[in-house]
Amino acid sequence: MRVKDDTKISTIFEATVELTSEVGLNKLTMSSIAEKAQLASGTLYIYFDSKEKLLNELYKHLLVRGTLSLLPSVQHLPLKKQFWVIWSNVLKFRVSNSSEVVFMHQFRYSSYVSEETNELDEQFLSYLKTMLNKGKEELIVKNIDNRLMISLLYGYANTFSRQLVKDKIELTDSLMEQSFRVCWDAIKS
Amino acid sequence: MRVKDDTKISTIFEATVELTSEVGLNKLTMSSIAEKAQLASGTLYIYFDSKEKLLNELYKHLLVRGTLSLLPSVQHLPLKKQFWVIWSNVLKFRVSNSSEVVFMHQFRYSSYVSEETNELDEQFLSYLKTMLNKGKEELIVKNIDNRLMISLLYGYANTFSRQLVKDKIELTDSLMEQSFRVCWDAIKS
Amino acid sequence: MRVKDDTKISTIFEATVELTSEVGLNKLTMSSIAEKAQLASGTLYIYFDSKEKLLNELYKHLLVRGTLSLLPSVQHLPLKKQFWVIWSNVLKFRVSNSSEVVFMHQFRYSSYVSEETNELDEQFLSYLKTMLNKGKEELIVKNIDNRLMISLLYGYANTFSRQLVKDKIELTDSLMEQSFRVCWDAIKS
Amino acid sequence: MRVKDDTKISTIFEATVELTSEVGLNKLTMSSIAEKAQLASGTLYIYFDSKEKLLNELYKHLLVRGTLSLLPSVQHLPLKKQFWVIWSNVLKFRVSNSSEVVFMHQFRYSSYVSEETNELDEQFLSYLKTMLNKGKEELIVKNIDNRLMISLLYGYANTFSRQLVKDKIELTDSLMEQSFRVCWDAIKS
DNA sequence: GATGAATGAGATTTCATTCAT
DNA sequence: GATGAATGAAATCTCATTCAT
Repeated sequence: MRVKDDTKISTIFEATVELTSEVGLNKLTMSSIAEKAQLASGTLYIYFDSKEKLLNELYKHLLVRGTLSLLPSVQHLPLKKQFWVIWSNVLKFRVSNSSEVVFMHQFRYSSYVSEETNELDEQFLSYLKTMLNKGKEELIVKNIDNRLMISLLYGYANTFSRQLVKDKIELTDSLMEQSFRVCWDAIKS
Repeated sequence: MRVKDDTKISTIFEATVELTSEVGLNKLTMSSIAEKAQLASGTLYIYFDSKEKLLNELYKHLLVRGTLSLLPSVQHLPLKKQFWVIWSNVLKFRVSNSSEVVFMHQFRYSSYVSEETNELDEQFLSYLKTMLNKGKEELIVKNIDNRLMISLLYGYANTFSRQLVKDKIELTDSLMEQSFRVCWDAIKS
Repeated sequence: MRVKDDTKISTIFEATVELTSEVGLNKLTMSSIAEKAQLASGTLYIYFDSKEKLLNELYKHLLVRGTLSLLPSVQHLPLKKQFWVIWSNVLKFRVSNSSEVVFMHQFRYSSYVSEETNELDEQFLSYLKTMLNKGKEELIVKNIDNRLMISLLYGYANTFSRQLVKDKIELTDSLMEQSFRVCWDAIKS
Repeated sequence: MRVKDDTKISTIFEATVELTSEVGLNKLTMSSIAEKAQLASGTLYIYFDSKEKLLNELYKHLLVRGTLSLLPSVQHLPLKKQFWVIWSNVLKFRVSNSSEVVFMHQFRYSSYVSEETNELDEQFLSYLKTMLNKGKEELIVKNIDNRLMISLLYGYANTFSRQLVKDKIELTDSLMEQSFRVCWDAIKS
């Protein structure tokens, strides 16, 4: 399995993402994915062992592309700057990849999620924790339970970007700054 | 004649909620609900026309019980106090009804949601908007786009309560206060 | 069973007949009959052992009322006159009881028909045969296989009356006479 | 790739026809059709969207095969000859395809019949009307309402062929001629 | 007798997966 | 590898019948 035709995998991923945002994760069938990707349904099984595998692979792919890939490039920056870069990039990614985000959200809370996927999810959180801890040391972040602040950042980004997409609001620089100020006010010391 | 039993609807609702938090909204079948509620599968259809109807009714029921029913009792309070009461109650409700919250979350982003249910959802948001506007007038709330602050409050409450449940953390008074301070800092002027 | 409340049986019969002509014999459910008759579904089972019994009883009832009850009163008449009286009465009955005829027709060729009902059906045919035989003796009826002529009379009456009802044509005296002439021409010697 | 097999539709049609004549249109289930046709039940839905579609397609198929396909070849013949050819062929078809006729009859008066099927049914009737009109012009057919004569021809053919099958009577040339004479006497001028 | 809620077998239909070509 | 017809388990839903009241 795999390394057969990377284009085909992309096609399948795109079809899955589009369909999910159109009809929802329930009602998403392998046949409909195949049809949208202009493939035979059997072909899906050449690239993925099962529906569950396909969805998990897709989720991981999106997670890496939209979030994890961001981290290496910001590690050298000062802390508040790091938050800002991550915040603005996550927001931008989410708004310009809204179908992907719909998929990720619906998938994240479905029972398709495998143990392995769950673990991957922790990586980003763990990075945030490290950042918050450093912030506490530098006395610029509130000295309170990390989980609390992470929930705020995570939930806010999620909900806000979803709303932008739902109401078709353009993500201006001003909106990005305003929204960042709000969450910085929340966690700053 | 056997009398149509009001507790039966509760039994069905409870079974549905429990099952969803156990196996997820996909994999939730009418037969499994019937079995868990110790009813014949046909009986479900006496009380609800279809699976979709059942789920929507349940969601509405939970929404009213967990959020909307709260609003009348706080309207006379000063604004920050209102926020506090709502915040603490929503958190308490969500933590002590974690299965219900799992259901609500999974249902909310499924394609089972009917138009009517969607509208009900707006009621709470609309109340929050009114509160924020009053806060702006009183100069105690930031004069920025409501949607931004609502996303923060909404997303935070969602994510934080989910995390508490997931990690089995007890919701102490101190945790409630800390979490409130964070979000108040975010929106206060 | 029975002799409990004859009004109730009539009500059930009427409801069944109306419903069948509205929605067809398939799609006819015991609950819908009960609803139309403004009874509880359980009540149907006080008067009839099963759906099959109900339908067979109704068919027999209609057969006697619409056809068999006619025969005694014509036996003394001359042959052609007998044919005419039967023809005109059958036609009149069928046109003014079109729902009943729809029921009879759909039921007749369904697999609900019991052995006993089948036998009752033969009674009318057997009377017709006797008439045709007498006609042959009197040399006014073609000397050919009875089954052939019976099919013609039977099928014609059936189809013609159905068409009158379907196209909402009034059954005038002239139409009755014309139609009789046609079938008399067919069988007359 | 397994190739979509044209004979499969025939197999399904045959199974449906046989089953209907065995157990009746009510009691006819998709599973039983599948079993008789030695297919998985899901396979039926590859060829037909629903039970209703299957039955309508089958009816149309039989109608064309048994009646409509006959018409082109007789158009050049003199009128009485046309009647004769149609009569004898319809009779022969119906007797040697008795199961098909049972299906057609039960289906025709069920509520499965779609609007489209209804229209197809009119084609044959409309051809008969044209023939009768020509017959009137040539002064060889009674100058009376067509519907009356059509009912006779149609109802007679139906009923007579059903009786032949039911009583297992062989359709001899003599029987065919006798039966034709009867109906010709009915409509001739 | 009358009611109608409850039952559960069974109907139609869907869909992840397999497999012959 | 690619195809899509075929599979059949399982889902949703229906309905004749029963039975507690």
